[in-house]
This record gives sequence, structure tokens and C-alpha cells, in this order.
Amino acid sequence: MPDTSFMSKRHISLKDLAREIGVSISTVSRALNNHPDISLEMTKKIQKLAAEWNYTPNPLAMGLLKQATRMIGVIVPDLVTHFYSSIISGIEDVAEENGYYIVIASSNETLKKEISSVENLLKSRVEGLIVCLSQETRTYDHFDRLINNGIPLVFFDRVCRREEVPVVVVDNVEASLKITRHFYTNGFRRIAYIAGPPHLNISQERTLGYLLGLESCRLDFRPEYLEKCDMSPESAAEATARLLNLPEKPDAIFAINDTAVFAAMKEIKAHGLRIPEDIALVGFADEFHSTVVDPQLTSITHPTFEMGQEAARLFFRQIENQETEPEQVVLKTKLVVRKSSVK
Amino acid sequence: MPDTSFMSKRHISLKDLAREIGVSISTVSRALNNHPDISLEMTKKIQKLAAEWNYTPNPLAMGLLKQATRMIGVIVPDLVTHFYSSIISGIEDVAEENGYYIVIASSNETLKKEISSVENLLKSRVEGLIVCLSQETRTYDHFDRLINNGIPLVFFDRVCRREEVPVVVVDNVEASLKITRHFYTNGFRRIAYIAGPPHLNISQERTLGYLLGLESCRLDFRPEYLEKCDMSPESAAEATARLLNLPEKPDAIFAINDTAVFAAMKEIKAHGLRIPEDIALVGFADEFHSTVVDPQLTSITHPTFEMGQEAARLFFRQIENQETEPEQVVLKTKLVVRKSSVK
DNA sequence: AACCTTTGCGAAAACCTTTGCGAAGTGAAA
DNA sequence: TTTCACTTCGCAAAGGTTTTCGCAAAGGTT
Repeated sequence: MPDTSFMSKRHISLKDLAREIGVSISTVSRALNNHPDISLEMTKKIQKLAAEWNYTPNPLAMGLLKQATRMIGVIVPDLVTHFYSSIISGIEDVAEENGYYIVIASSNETLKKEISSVENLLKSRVEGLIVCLSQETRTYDHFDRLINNGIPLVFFDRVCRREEVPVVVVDNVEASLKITRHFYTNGFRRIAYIAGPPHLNISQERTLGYLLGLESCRLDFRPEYLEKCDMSPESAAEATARLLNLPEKPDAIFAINDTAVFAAMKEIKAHGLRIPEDIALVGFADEFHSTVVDPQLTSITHPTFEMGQEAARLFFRQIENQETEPEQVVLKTKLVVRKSSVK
Repeated sequence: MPDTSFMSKRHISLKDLAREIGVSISTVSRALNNHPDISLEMTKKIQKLAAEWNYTPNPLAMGLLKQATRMIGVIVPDLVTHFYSSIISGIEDVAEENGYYIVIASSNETLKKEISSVENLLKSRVEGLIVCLSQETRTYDHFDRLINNGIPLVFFDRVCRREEVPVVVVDNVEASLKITRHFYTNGFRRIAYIAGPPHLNISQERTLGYLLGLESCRLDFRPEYLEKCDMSPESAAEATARLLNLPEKPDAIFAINDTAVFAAMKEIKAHGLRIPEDIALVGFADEFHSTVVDPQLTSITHPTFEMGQEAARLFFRQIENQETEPEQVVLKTKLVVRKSSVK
């Protein structure tokens, strides 16, 4: 009568199989790995029992042995924004292909939580990190430990230290430039832009694209049309209000991200102005929101899922080759024209 | 001269500390755990070095020893919907308090992926699962292994096997009833409801609330006003179209979830009808979307973050007490009245 | 002086897996 | 009969931690 008392255990181990068959643990291990040292007959017998008993190697033991947990730490500014959750989907997609799991932490847009997340994830022995910087982050030394020890690290969207760390970004300059030119083509001349915090690369690049766009349309740069917000709805609403109260109002506005654009939209409506008749509006927004508002919003769409996939691919490239130049993946955005910017 | 060659190692271990101080590993372990067997002097010395060298116990080794990984598996139908990402935030919040991490898998609304996610998460030795069923799921035996072995399991929102498994749900019956009565109070009499797949508890409950609501308003139930969709935008749009093509159109519509409601909204506009003048609309939708559409949408809001927190709490209650009656947490929804349902 | 108790610490097992090395057994060649 | 080669498998270590048991020295008691 076979001993099945251990079947109530959560998981069975090599030892259980070895005891049942009456061989040593090492024989079982080798049989399951098709090692030539083990006779074909014994191999088959062991593999059959392992299959019946639904044996799977204990990943903790493997992690201890190989010093590899098959876990990727992911840090995002928040979990509930579609932009990030979609990127996470992309990361998960590639991670799963490679037999990795992701452990997600949210910085809540604070530097403090970002730092503690880095620490905690490293403590729990993730093999590396994929990170989008928080809005507050202006110092970057909490990544020293990763960089100096060659622990895989990838930044996406909001990035830093590009000489040392591979990044995935979109071509923000081109995106802003496209929007500006789109406005111009559709007859708008007083084009305003609401930027974000100047220390963020995305903010700098989008502002640059705005300026280049104006130049390529031979429009003069008017400092009062370059507004700033901290990316909160309230601050974006205030920036919009300032624009709308100018003696010469802009006739077209775009803003750094979707939160800001939707706040701007509300503010414009609150001022009793029509979109796009009085003011045209274009956003860096995601697909779903843009089609649901009224009027439907022309916007730059990010290839979010692909961004996540690319970030994960850069991660695995680091896992494989230790020494490598940090790559930069630059993805193109798409300008989807809807009603909010066409008279 | 202290040997610092191992400082390039990713992590330091008890062995490193022991070697440096010149005591055994067990002494170091005990000192760090404030075991009374170790002299105060030695304890202090060891703890000081451990702090300096930034020692943290290897969670893999601990997991192996204690048979506990401090990981919770979470399975959601998708990652990109605000409803789920917000719930995940809530789960993470409580998990972090308890020193646990969450590992997230998405079923993509398919039974197949749900089953494989259960298997894979168990393989990677999570201590239990928090799950929202996929839309396809009508068989539930892939949870047998958890239930029979006493592995912690919690369902939320879309649930099954309530006699055996603790669940977190909202009071869907009351929510639907509230909407129906709200319509009635505001003068609408031809109230239609677009339901979801009948095997889902949320669908059943919301339909029941609709019927009870009609009854409590002394309105007759008209079968043609009870439509059905599979929760995709296309199917919801078709359901809406059927309602709008009825000889006697409804003057108020609500639908099972936000995806369906937004699809209905587009369809109503496409038919050239005004909201709320021609047709009133109320949704099971989340805060952000509802305020961004035009007109702003009256809707039932879910306490998503709290749902996640409650789910996690139920989880930890199982971790602590092995034997316990499965609890049911029923949270109340809120009807937030905006323009879409008030003439 | 002989015995007992306390204090302070080390050895080893346990959790699970892989793998280099060595050993036992068998058959064949010298 | 001895030696050699080959097959087939076990031992032990390593990875990091906790914990049971046990040992030695120091102190106190009779």
C-alpha cells in the first residue's frame, strides 16, 4: 500500500518521489532533467510518477540555488491611470513569455515612496527593476545600487541617466511638433501649450517640440502662451483660466497629459466657450477617454502596450548579456484627428 | 584590515556577518532575533554590524524554511480597467501593511487564462489567491485544489461558491433598485435595463434589483425593456439600438457596467437623441469617466479601493485562523446624481 | 572537593534542488 | 584471474535561515 499521507501537503518534493520509488533524491532530480546517467527505464518510471503526482520544482529552492527569483520589480507613479496599467499589461505579456512574474509597486507620484519601493523590491530579491519616475523625482542616487552592481534596470516614459540606463520613450519632440503643425494646418494661429514640471524629460521634450513647431510654421513665440502646471487637474484648470483671461485669448490649446487636457476641457466649457469653434483642443490622451468626451478629442496616442513590451525586452537583454551599451528605444506616437481640433 | 571583497555581492548573508565577527552563524541569527541566549554585548556588536552592512534576511531562504512566500496571487479579468486597477491598489495597500507582495495575473476575460493563472500562481508558491472571475467562467472546479487544501482564497465582485469561499461584493440589488427609483422620482416611466451574461452573479443581482425597483414604483415589467449584452461595447451598442428602435422607446436606460453605458451613450447620440431630454442615462461607472463625458453621467460608484482592502483583509483572516466560516462583506454603492438623468 | 545550575555559544538538521565526484556493479578484454 | 571501461546511482555540498540539542566554562552550593 503506497504511503499517501503526505498528499495532504501543499506541495510534493523530490524527496517524496524518491521515497516512493526507493531511490535517492539525486536520481530523481537527474531523471526529471533527462540526465544520461539515469537508465531509460528508471527515467520513465520516475517521470510517470512525477506527472501523476503533479510535481513541480520548488521555485524558492531554485531561487536559492540559482540566485534567481524570476521576478521583475515594476514601479509606476500610479496604478489606476490607463497609461500605466496598459504599459504594465505589456510588461506582463513579455515577462510571462519568459517565465517571469512581475511585482508591482506604486510610488503615488512621490519620491519617498519611490525610494522605499526600490529598497523593498531589492530586499525581496527581484532580479531587476522597470521604472517610471515619479513626478517629484529630481535626484537619482537611489538607483546607484542597481547601476553599480549591474542589477538590470530599465526606465520608461519619465527617464533619467540615459547614458547608463536603457530607456523606452516616445518621440515627444515630434509629437508636440505634430500637434502644433496640425493646429496650423487647420487654420489656428494663436497656439498655446500647458507644460508640466520642467525637470521631467517628457515636459522638456514636449515644450521643445512646441517651440520647433511654431518655428516651422513661422509663428512667433509668445511667452504668455506657454503655460505651466504641476499635472494635477486643479493646477491645469488654473493654467487654462490664465490663458482664457488673456487680452488676446489663444484659439488652440494642448497640454502635457490627459489629466491636464480634461481639466482644460472642463474649464473651457465653464467659461462658456465652444470646442473647437472658439478654442481647439488636442491632448496627450489615451484612446478610450478621447472617444468618450464631447466633442471627441483629437489626441496623440501612445503605443502603451508596446512600450511595456519593449521595456521588458530591454530588461531581458540585460539579464542575458551582462555588459552592453544602454539602448534607447524611441517609439512613434500617432496623431488621431477627431472633432475637437477641426472647425 | 576587514575583508570587504564580498561587498560586491548583491546581498550579504548571516555567514558574512559571522565570518567578520568571528562567531558562528547561529549566534548571529540569534543575536539579530534578540534571543536571550546571546550576551548583550555580543548582540549589540552583531546588530551594529548588520545595520552598517545593511543586512536583510533572504526571503527565499525564509520562504523555504517557513514554507511561506509572503506573496498573494491576484487574478483580475483585465488590468486596464479603472475598476480593477483601483481594487488592486486597495489590495496592495493592505498587503503592504502586512509585509506581503502581490503578484498580478490577468485572465483577459477568458476561462482558459484564468485556469492557467491559478496553476502558475500556485506553482510559484503564492500563499493564496484573490480572484475576480472572468466573464467566461461558468465552471469552478479549478478552485478545488485551493478549497480542499485550505489554501486562502477570496473572491470579489464576480464570485462563486459563496458557502465555501469568503467574498467581497457590493449590494448590487440595492444599487439597481436605487437607479430604478431614481428614474421614477425624476419622472421617467419607461425604464429599460441592459443586462449582462446571466451566469454572472452581478448580472443576476442587478437584474433582480431592476425588477424589484419596478415593482416598488408600481411600474409594469415590460420584457422588451430588459435587454442583454455580453459586456463588449459592440454588443451593448446593438442592445441599445434595439431599444431605440422599439415602437415605444424607453425614456430612461441603465446598463450593467461602464463599458456598456458609454457604448449606449454613443449610440443614443448617433441616433440624434438628446440626453437627458429624450433619454435619461445612468451607469455603473467610475468616478473619472463619469465627469468627463458630456453630459456628465449620473452613476453608481463602487467603493473600489475599499473593496480591495476588504478582500485583502479577508485574505489575512484566513492566513491567521485556519478554520473559519467564510465571511461575506457587502459594501454599499453610492448613487451620484449628475446631469444625464435629470430633466 | 564534588556536584549542580546557569550562561554563552556551536554543530547540525530542516526546508528543496542541482551537480561534481566517487563508488558499486557488470561485462568484456588482456 | 586481473584489469579496464562503462553503466547506474548515492553522497555531499551549496544556497540562507531558524531552531533543537548539546557542550563547555563559570559560578554557586553542600
